[in-house]
Amino acid sequence: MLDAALGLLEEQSLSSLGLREVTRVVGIAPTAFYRHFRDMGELGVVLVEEALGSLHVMVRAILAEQDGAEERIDRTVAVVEQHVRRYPLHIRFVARERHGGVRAVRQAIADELDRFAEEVAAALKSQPVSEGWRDDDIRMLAELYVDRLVTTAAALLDAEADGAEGAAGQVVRVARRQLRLISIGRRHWREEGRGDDDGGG
Amino acid sequence: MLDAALGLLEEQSLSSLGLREVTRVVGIAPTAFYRHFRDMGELGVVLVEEALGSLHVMVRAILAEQDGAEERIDRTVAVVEQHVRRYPLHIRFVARERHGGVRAVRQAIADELDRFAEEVAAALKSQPVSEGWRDDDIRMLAELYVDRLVTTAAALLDAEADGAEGAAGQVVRVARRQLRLISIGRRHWREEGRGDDDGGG
DNA sequence: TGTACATCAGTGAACGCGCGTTCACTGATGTAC
DNA sequence: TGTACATCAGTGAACGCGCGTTCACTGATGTAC
Repeated sequence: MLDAALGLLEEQSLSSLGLREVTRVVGIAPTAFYRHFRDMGELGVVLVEEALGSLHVMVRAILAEQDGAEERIDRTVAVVEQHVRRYPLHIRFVARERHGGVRAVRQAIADELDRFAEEVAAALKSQPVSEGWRDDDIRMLAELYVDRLVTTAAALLDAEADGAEGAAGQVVRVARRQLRLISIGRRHWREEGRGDDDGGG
Repeated sequence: MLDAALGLLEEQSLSSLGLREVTRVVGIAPTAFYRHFRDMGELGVVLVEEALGSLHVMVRAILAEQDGAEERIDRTVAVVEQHVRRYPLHIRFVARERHGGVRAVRQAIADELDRFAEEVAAALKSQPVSEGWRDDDIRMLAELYVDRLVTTAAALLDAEADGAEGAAGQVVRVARRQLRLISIGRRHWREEGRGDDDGGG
C-alpha cells in the first residue's frame, strides 16, 4: 500500500492524492484503507519514516571516515547519487512534501532532518578541523551541509527526469565544487569568521 | 482573484486547490473563472511571475553596492527578511510549489530562479574577488547563494509561523554566518579550490 | 484432538457532497461612422 | 449627438463523476482450555 501511494506520488502531491486512488492500485476495496491508516496524512508520516530513517546509518558511516576533505566530499556526493538512483520515489516525496500542504508530514520531515543535522554536527565536532569552534557554529555548518545534500538530491532527480544526457553529471560536479568551497570556508573560519553575531535576541 | 487564490494557498497546495474555492472567496460564479484562466495551472504560472518578478531589481541593487563583504551580507539578509515580511504568501507559494505537483508551475519557478542565478553570477563576476575565476565556478557560486537565500526565506517563514519568540532572529543569525562562511571560502578558492572537476561527460 | 472465541484484513452497498465543465444568457463599456 | 455593433466579465442551471465515510458483513488465522 505504501509502495502504491509512493508510485502515485511521483506525479502529484500528497494533499491531492485520494484514498480511492491508492486502494484502486493495490486492488482492494476503498474501505480497506481504514484498516491501516486513519487518513492520507497518517500514511504520509509513515512514508517519511520509511524515506528518511535509512539515511542516518549511511551518512554517519561516511562522516566517520578519516580520509582527507577531498575524499570525504567525493564519497558523500557518490552516496547521495547512489541513494537517489536507488530510491528516487522516496527522495521525490520528501522534496515535494517538505514544504507541502499537509502539516503533519511537513513536521515529520522537519523533525527527521533536524535529527539528521544533529548527527552531522556531532560527527563534524569530532574532526580536528573543528577545534576551537563554538557549538552553534558547528550546528550552523551542519545545517549548511545537510541542506546542500537535500538540494543536490532533488536537483539530481530533476536532472534525471529531464532526460538531458549530461544533466545529472553536471549536477554532481557542481555539488562537489560547492561542498569544496564550503570546506575551504570552514578551514579559514577561525581566522576571520568569528563575528559577534550571537548577541541580542 | 490572484489574491484570493494566494490566500487559500497558505494552507494547501496548488494541486488540491479547487476552482470553485477560489471563485467562492472572490464572490463570483464558478464559471467566471474561465474568463481569466484555462485552469489552475495557468493561474499558478501567473502567480509565479507575480512572486518572483519583483525580486530581480531588488537583489541586483544589493549586489551592485561597493561595500565590504560583511556589509553586503547583512544588507542581503535584511532585504530577504523584509521581503518575507512584506510578501509572506508569495514566498510560501514559491517554496511549496517549487517541487509541487504541477509541472508547468515547477518549470516556471525553475526558469525564474535560473534567470535569477544568472543575474547574481553577472554581478559576482564584476567584483574584484572574482578575478581569475572560471565562468562556471562563478555560476556554481551564484547558485549556492541563490539557494541559500531561498532556503533562508522559507525557514524564516516557518519560524514566524511557529510563533516561537526568537525563532526568526535565530534563522537570520544562522543565515548570516552561513553566508559569511561561503564568502570566506570564496576568498580562498583560487588558492586551493581549483580541482579538475570539469572533465569528462 | 476438538471446541469456542477473538482478532483482523478485506467486502460491497449506500450516502450525500463538492467538483470541473457545458451552455445559452445578460448587461455594461467601448468604438465606428 | 445618435445609432449599431463588438467585446467582455459575469450568470445560473444543469450534467455526470469521483470522492470520503458509514455500516453490517465475511472468512481466514490464531489462541485458550
